[in-house]
Amino acid sequence: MYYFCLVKLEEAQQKFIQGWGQLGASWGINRTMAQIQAVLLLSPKPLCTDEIMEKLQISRGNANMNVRELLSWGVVYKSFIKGDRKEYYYSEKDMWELAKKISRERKKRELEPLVKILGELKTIEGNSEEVKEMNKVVKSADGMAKRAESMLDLVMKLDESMFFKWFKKK
Amino acid sequence: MYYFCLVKLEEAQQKFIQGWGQLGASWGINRTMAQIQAVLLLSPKPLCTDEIMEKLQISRGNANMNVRELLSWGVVYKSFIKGDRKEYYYSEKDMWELAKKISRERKKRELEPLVKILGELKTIEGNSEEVKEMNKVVKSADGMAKRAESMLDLVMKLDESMFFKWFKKK
DNA sequence: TTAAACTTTCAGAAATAATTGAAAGTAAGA
DNA sequence: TCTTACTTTCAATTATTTCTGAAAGTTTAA
Repeated sequence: MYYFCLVKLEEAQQKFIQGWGQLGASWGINRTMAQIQAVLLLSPKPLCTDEIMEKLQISRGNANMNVRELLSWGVVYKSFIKGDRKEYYYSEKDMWELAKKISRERKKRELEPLVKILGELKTIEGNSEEVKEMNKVVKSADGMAKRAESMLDLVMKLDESMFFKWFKKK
Repeated sequence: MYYFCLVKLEEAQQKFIQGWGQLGASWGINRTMAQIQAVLLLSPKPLCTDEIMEKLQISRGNANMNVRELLSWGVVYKSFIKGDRKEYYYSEKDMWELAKKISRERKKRELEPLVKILGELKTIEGNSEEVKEMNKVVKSADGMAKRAESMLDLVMKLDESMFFKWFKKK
């Protein structure tokens, strides 16, 4: 019976890790990076590089690179254990916090560059249909992007509980 | 002077197409697909496959495949011109409509599979730390995903004007 | 029918992204 | 200082995704 439960857990963990990785991959996040995050989410205690390598069967370089990326996104933290020189890593476990951090990071890395370009494009001179269309599209894309940005900013400022309250009313 | 404006337009279009393609690429959408969408957004009239191939310097197969994908996302439409056998394509130009359609499609394609997995994982039996952690994570991920889904549903049901109204107040 | 005009498919080629692993870098403690 | 235990880097390799173009498929009209 004990053995049975162990197998079940392993299986479930594996499913979760794969699913999370797949989600990441289809959103343009390195699959391994998402999988490491999943492994850390599932671990009750911080893990070191070797444990991550072992869990996911990946190389040291790969593990290191992706852990570093997760740290830079602010969704994984370092932890030290007394009398041990290794670095241990653990994940942000609050899903709301996680969602906020990921949104913030992606906005910064991907939305802002487009807004910058749109800003540079401002208004082209001319009377052709194409110029008119260009100006129209740039203007409305810019509006949309800015709106999306502001919405993100706003939602991120809301506390989870506030969000709940607002949301329940609807 | 006329020439100068033409150059400016070409340049601006190119910048927009590249930026839009980049945004798509970093969000896990085929870069060419996003670029075709950009070309159609900028065009005051529907374009045929050959015109798209020409604009982006891509092969027929590539153009066809990606136009098809855009059609399946519902963000590009077909158009026919009398006395012409070619199919012409034009983009949804309402950015709000575009955002809604893309969100809906992505939700269906990527968020739902994870929710399905999370549902299957429901509650694992056992008392170890790992089992507890697993159950906690699955539960909160499921809650988050469902909340994101509902939020999307809600926002999509709101009319743009309503959204504006709500948003201005904040 | 047949032919011309156009669209779709798909195996192989090309481009891009991710991964490895060994060597170089760093820092703590003896 | 030197050694050891660990982390980081990066050129080369491998895997994945995207693209091409020619052939096959489809539709229209004479």
